[in-house]
Amino acid sequence: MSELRQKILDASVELVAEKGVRGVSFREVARRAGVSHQAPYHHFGNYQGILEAIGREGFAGLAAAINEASAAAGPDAMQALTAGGVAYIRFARDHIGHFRVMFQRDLVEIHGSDESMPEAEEAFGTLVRMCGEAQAAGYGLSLSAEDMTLLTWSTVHGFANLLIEGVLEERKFTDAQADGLTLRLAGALSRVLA
Amino acid sequence: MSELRQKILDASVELVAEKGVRGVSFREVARRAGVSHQAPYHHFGNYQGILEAIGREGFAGLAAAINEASAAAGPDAMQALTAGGVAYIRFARDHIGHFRVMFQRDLVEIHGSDESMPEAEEAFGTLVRMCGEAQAAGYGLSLSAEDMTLLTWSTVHGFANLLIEGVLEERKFTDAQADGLTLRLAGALSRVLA
DNA sequence: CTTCCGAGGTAGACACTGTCTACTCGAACG
DNA sequence: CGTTCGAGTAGACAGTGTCTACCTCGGAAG
Repeated sequence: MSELRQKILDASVELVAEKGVRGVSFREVARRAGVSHQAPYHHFGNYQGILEAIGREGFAGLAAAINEASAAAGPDAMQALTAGGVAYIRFARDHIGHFRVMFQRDLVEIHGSDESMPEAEEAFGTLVRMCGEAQAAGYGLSLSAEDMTLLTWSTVHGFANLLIEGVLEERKFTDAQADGLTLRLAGALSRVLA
Repeated sequence: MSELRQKILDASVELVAEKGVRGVSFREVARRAGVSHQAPYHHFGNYQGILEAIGREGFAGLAAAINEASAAAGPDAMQALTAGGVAYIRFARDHIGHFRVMFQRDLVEIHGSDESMPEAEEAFGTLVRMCGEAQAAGYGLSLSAEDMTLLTWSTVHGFANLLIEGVLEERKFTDAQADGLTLRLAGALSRVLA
């Protein structure tokens, strides 16, 4: 992994977080990395290549964050699921640049016609597994396994979106406020599934 | 409301749905509408203006769809809420072009520093009201009113996002399959809140 | 009737973008 | 030594958003 490649990637993610996807310019990225306007092209092929690389890096990070959080939560399946959900939302908040790119099919093809993205599959697989284990522990028994997964995933993903796009409130959240909201939501979901 | 203005708006929405936000070009829109490359500029001021107009139109349509569906659902508050949620998701699926633009803060400012967008406030307000009424009817009593709203909104919004961005499945959904999933999700949520 | 003006439209020019092609340079390797 | 190849540079091209300047025409003002 070339050093310049990572530098370009970092600059791109930073730009997405700052100005949104539209604000990312191949040449601006090159300028920030202090190279010619063709250097990024050499590493990523084209614009789409940069976005895809951001997507891969993002999904790998998301999978790691979920796994780590749920592992640290201890043996209780519902606590592990909650921790995973909180990690999902926190990842979105801490990596807006990645998150914005990851879930837009016109930017990144998760289930591409040629081949799917394994980083994404891993993140999603972990989520499915955690839901299954929570259900084996007696939660959400009124639902089918698939519906339980769909319900929790949608909730977590939707909240992450509403949060980072600033839909929920006029004023911006401080990190502490967002954490509070996240925990309240996780609490609500787990209470409702109990 | 000029006729050309609406024509330009329609062409833009169509382009977003086809190629994503990145695929929309001021000049391509003008070409599709059969006018000079400066005609759209005259109506919308700048690129941002078109996106904002799409956002307004979208939120107005969303509010109308939710209201209509919940009104048609009859007196039961939970059925009304379910109908509203289904309408939310169906709107996203039927108006991908609008929906993609509406919830990206770098494209449309819902809570702008100058003034907020009343169409969005109306849609959100309806959602909040429906949740309140469902709770008054005895659903989700283990939650605070705000948490109940947050939970259902996040779920519906997240599912809509996952659905239209094609995250959920390798194969694309037919409309009938998507409807089935939507109803299953609504059922799961209402069962879990009962 | 003339004059003015503003809404709605046009064309041209500018800097900027993504991408194509062609070039350089140094290291690896036979 | 010659060759190849990865990594980088520079120049050119069409396409983009936007600025400025023009045209046109229906009314209102005088």
